Amino acid sequence: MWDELNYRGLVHVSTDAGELKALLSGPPITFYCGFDPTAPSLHLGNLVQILVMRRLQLAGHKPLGLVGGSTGLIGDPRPSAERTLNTKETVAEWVGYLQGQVARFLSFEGDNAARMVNNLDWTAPLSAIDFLRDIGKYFRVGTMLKKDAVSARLNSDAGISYTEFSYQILQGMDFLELYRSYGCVLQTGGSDQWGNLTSGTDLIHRAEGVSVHAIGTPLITNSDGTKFGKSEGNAVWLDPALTSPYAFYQFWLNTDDADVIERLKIFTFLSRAELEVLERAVETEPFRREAQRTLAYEVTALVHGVPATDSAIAAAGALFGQGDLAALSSDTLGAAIAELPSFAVTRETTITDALLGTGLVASLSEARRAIAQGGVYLNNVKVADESVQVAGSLLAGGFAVLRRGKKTLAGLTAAE
RNA sequence: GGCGAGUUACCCAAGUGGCCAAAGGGAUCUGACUGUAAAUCAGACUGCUUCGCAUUCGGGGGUUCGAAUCCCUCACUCGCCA
Repeated sequence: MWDELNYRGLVHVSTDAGELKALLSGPPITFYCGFDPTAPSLHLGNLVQILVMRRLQLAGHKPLGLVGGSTGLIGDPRPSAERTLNTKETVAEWVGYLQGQVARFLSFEGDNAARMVNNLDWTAPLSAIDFLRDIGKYFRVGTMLKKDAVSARLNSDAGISYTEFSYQILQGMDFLELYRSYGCVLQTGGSDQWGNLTSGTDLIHRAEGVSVHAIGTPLITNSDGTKFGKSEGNAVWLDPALTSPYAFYQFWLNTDDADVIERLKIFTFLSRAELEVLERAVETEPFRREAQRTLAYEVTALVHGVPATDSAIAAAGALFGQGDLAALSSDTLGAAIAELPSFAVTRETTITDALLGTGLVASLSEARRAIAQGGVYLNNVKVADESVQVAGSLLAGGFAVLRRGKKTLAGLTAAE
């Protein structure tokens, strides 16, 4: 299992490699990974962690999925700036959403059934005095200041609040609590979390005199230097209400050749042999994008299920096909448009209104600019006049396809 | 608590009374080339009833014909001292 994680490039930093290798190939252990509710849904960065948990569970180990009801209230220090605190009600609501998302990837049956935990359960009852006496004594300020997350902020002109400075203690406490309650001996997380991971292993060492382990996965980056997990400048979410399965599939399909194999290793469960075949395909016939297609299919199916993935592919086929959109049946067209953001148009709706209504542009000015630049297409026909009404262009079933640029699509439907 | 420095568009960052809707870089968007790829080149990037008008340079108030630029005040951030 240890070798498998390394092959997939999932280990960036870790505690003693020899011990971890023995631990992971021995009898089942209990491990945990935490997710903080900073948004109503998890995103692709979190998916890496979820899949690591799934891999470890498939290898026989017992996962504890932690959603940070308390740490989410405090805020993990980001390198750039202080976080804005969310209300307790909001965080509590998000905890529920995240638990559901994490749970979908784990099995809650059998000998190594997963379990969901919330750190608010053991943090909330703790008084400030007990916290400072029982936990605070184990932490040295010098060590805490040296953590990357903290020192980066101290060196920036944003500074850091006492609240965020304390975050590492809370996360350390989680590991200790899970060690005591469930015998948890391994924590996984992003390598940017390394400081917080070791805060836990150090605490357990001091409090219990026991060595436990941590694995930090690499931060996923695009080879062209842009941020991974952003599409159209927006995050790619796991919640289908925030990122449709269609958009999700498209995101993966557009993966750079230089990144696709690495992505397959991290985000799919394909075997080594299958991966090698795809690697050759990228080299010899990249234009077929076989690796990208496989990646998009596998990940979308994993996250949204096979039926949703099939409709996303069918929709893409209909909308990107070279053929005439007018030749499609209203059923096919309607199903494809259902995957896109859409907008109901009336007789008076102009092309600029439609662009704004579908969210393809943020303002009327932007709509005009897009048209002037030749970047707007209605049913695959370039739009030149910003004042045309769109009702006349509706196809079978009262649908029309509005496109901005090469691949940003939206659907129009007839009102009433 | 005292003193000093700072707060400019998504991010970084110039600008210190009119030539500023505000240099430059990044990100983003569009076009060309392509494979719904990358790289490259070109254009765009506050809003609107778009040859013009309106609203921006932390908030509020003031000086001036005219302010991102000067003054007052409030908020926040950083640093030094206590």
